[in-house]
Amino acid sequence: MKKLMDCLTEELAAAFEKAGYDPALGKVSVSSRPDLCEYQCNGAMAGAKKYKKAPFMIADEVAANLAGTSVFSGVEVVRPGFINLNVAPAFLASYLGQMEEAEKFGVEEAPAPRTIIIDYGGPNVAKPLHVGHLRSAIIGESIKRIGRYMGHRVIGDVHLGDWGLQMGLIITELRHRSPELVYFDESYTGEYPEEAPFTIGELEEIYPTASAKSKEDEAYREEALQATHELQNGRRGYMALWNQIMNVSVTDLKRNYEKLDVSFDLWKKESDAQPYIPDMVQRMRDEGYAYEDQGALVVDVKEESDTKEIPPCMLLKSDGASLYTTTDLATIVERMKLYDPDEILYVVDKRQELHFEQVFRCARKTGLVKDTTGLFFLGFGTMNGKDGKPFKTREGGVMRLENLIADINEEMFRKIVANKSVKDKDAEETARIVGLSAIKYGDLSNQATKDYVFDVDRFTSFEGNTGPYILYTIVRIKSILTRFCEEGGDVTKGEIAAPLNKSQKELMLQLAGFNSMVETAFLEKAPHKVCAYIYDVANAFNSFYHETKILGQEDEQQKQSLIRLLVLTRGVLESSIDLLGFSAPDRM
RNA sequence: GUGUCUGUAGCUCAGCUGGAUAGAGCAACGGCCUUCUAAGCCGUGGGUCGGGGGUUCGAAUCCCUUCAGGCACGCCA
Repeated sequence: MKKLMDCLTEELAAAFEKAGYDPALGKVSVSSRPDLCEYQCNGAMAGAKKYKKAPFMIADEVAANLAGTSVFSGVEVVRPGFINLNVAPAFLASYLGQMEEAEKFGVEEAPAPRTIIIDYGGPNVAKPLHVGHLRSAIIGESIKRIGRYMGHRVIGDVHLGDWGLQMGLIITELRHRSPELVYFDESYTGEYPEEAPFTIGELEEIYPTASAKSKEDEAYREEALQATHELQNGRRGYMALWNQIMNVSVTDLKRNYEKLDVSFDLWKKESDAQPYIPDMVQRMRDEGYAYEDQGALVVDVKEESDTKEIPPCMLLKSDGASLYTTTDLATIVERMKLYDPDEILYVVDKRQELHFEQVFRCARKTGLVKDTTGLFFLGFGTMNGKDGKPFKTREGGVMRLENLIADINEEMFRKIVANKSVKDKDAEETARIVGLSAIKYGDLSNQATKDYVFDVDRFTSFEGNTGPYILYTIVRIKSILTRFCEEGGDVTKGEIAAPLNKSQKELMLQLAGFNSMVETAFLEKAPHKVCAYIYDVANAFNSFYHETKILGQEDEQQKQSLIRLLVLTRGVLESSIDLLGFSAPDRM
């Protein structure tokens, strides 16, 4: 369905052309002066130089050509050469009517759907999810949903970190603790036990301990490196142990992502890419891309346009072991082979930008991807505490994601119970839903690339630009519709009529912008634009709600029209929050 | 050091493909509930858009410069 803005622009473009000017000047935008008009066109000023004519003269001619239009109810030329526009109420009503009929409220699916792999999550096995994993999960999930809404084939991959030194560290620490385990007996040829020799809790303690030791004890670190190498070479006992670590860890990770309503299509991991490494490296050698430098095998990725020195991409360390760059490249090989994506998008901490720049260049240079394959990096900023420094627990430790969620839910529960509008048995579930909206909306309403302050009090507040406020608005709408139905009303009857008042028109204009917003949010990979839109719609609705009697409306046809408008508003809002990855309760 | 990002109201943030008087929320202050959820609505006060140049009819937005802060810069991931 054509975007409202495009409908308006077409009118203006035709008017410019009819007056003998470039139709491209007819671009319409939302008014920067809502007190004066709803939309504006600045084309007359832009064209003044080209046509050597005063802007207001051009504007006058254009305005004259719009005299008979049914699209606008007001066209006014102001001072330097602004063309101020108001949309005709009847036109707006019919536009919303089409929106109701259309699939996805008028969002047009991509004519040529693309296969897009989104790499988000990136947790390491054996390590609990902490606040650092929150952004990737939330942002990636949202972009996945927006992409799908646009009709693309989006594949979410968690891309577990299961293959680096961390595994060697865990194995080493386990060996120190329980050297008698069969996993460490190289002469053992039998089956390994089914049950893991540790719990998730123990695993989570083992890794940090080992990591700390390796930083102080050189011999310990050597041992871990050796274990990593042996694991990578397929030592039986280590492989078995690795399998155990994976099972225990993945079960726990899935449970935690579920709490966030974040789901992945693929639970691929770094180790899956390992089989692709030897051939890939060999080919890079054979084709002359890779060469030895200071004992390591590297590929140059410098480009002439660089403003700084880009270090070469390292494939193999001087000891012959692969490293994360190698794995990321091999993962690209694997993805191309298995899924042949048109795009791969990495939603990763922005501090890794240089690394991915190197990987992308190397992949392109050595032909791992097609010329047309898009490789994109969406780097997100750090989640800080109120003090502006990286978010920590009160004690100064790393905040586990699980605890953060629990804290928020508890706070939400307290507020909901205090408000007493929900029966106690529902309060817990409602707290969970509202709490999730607080976390996700709080995060997503900021630009992804920037650092932001995670303020529990602010995010869980029901006032202002917060998730709970949005949900409250939706709940209000639902509540009216429920009552309407209880009174025997039929929400499918009637049609949206021209607005009764200004606040209703404002709401209608906001709703009409849905398709345009989704398109922009996808194009710019910008969930915060969805948030801004939702907030505008919610505000518009609340103003409208305040001054318009709905159920008390005497004119039956008008009442039915308002009900239709509410249904549409609810639909648009619920679709929008779904794009962000959360939902609304029925009551709160 | 090099590169890169950021700097907008007391606080947290939008706006950045140049347009009219720079917007929200929180905090402060003042109104509005016998009426569809007041977790709401309406209003008031609060800004040399870090500083300085430049381009332009017009700059928070583009260019240069400068200050302050974050981050990254080959054998960890």
